[in-house]
Amino acid sequence: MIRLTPVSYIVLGLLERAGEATPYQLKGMAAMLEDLWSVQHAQVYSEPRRLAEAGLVAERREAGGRRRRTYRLTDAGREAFHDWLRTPTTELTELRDPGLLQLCLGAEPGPLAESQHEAHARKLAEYEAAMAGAGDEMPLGARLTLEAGIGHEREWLRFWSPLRDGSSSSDNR
Amino acid sequence: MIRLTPVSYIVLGLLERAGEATPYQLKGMAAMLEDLWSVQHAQVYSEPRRLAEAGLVAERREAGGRRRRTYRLTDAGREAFHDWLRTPTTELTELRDPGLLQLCLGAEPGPLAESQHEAHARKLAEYEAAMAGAGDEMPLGARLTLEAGIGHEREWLRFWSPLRDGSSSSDNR
DNA sequence: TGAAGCATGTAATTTGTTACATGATTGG
DNA sequence: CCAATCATGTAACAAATTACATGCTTCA
Repeated sequence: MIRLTPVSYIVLGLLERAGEATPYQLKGMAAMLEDLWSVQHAQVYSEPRRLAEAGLVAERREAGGRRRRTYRLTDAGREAFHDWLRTPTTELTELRDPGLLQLCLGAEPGPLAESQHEAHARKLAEYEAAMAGAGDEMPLGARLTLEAGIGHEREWLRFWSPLRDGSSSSDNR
Repeated sequence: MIRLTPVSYIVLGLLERAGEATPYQLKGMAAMLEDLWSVQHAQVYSEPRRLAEAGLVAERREAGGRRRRTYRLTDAGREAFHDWLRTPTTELTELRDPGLLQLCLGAEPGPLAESQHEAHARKLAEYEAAMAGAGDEMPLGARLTLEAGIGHEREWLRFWSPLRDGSSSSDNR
């Protein structure tokens, strides 16, 4: 049996929602996840194939023209996906933050904090705009995820803010 | 010229501190980074070799016995490392959090929040113990990094806490 | 002295990324 | 009708993970 990775579950999950989709369509749907777990262009082509070999998705190929491949879940695939969904992970992720790595390896805090603060502020604004623009049609999971993202960006700002040059110790936050 | 990855800079940075080291010793030093950016056993063997080919580290090999390889920075290596340190990144990392992925793809929030809350509480306790046990000998960068970790764990608790089953909306935090 | 475990390394496999290539569509 | 861009896919490459293999110590 093949090993199912997060990318596998992303593909399975997207296919469940869509009913069926071509790799290109999957790519479009995966855009939603790009800040959380991005999926590479080439991966939306290779991963469904792997899943097809394992019998978790079914592949249908156009007869003529561009011979597009279209995928949909099999029963086994749906089951594998729901098994995963039903089993809460206790796994934590590493931070793997490039800025923090520089800090840890000895970079000057000041300039680094400047750059990082700005980048995180930009990202926060993006998330907040997304949240504001979201009507009630956004599924619960997606909204909560967005809230998590916003919370983390705020945390990053709390962290970097007082480290910036010219930031007095009293003006944190 | 080869491409320098975060792992490359970790190796360069550790070698700068240590003066020189065998892969095994590098592995030991890298333990410090395991929550931030873990480095695989096999990588501390392969990466210094790559760096040696590029002239950024020098390799010396024991004549007899186990023929251990020992590495130290060259001037070019030290320079490459400091160039990187001096150039604050604006790059942000993706969250890539497995629990959040499950949530986003439709998992029941309750049980997931339970698991994640517990895991993050454990990690937070670990960080706090490390902070408490740290004397003044801990370098600034390392201490700040640890503080960032603590901040993020607290943020995760804030996030998951109210989603747990049996958690009323008023008892968040 | 021999079993456990630490130290050291390579190989195989899997994953992820970048680059390349070309077919369809559409708006100017 | 042709240039841009969208859509579709493969191939080559690089990186990371897992598995394997074995030499040295040490202490029961």
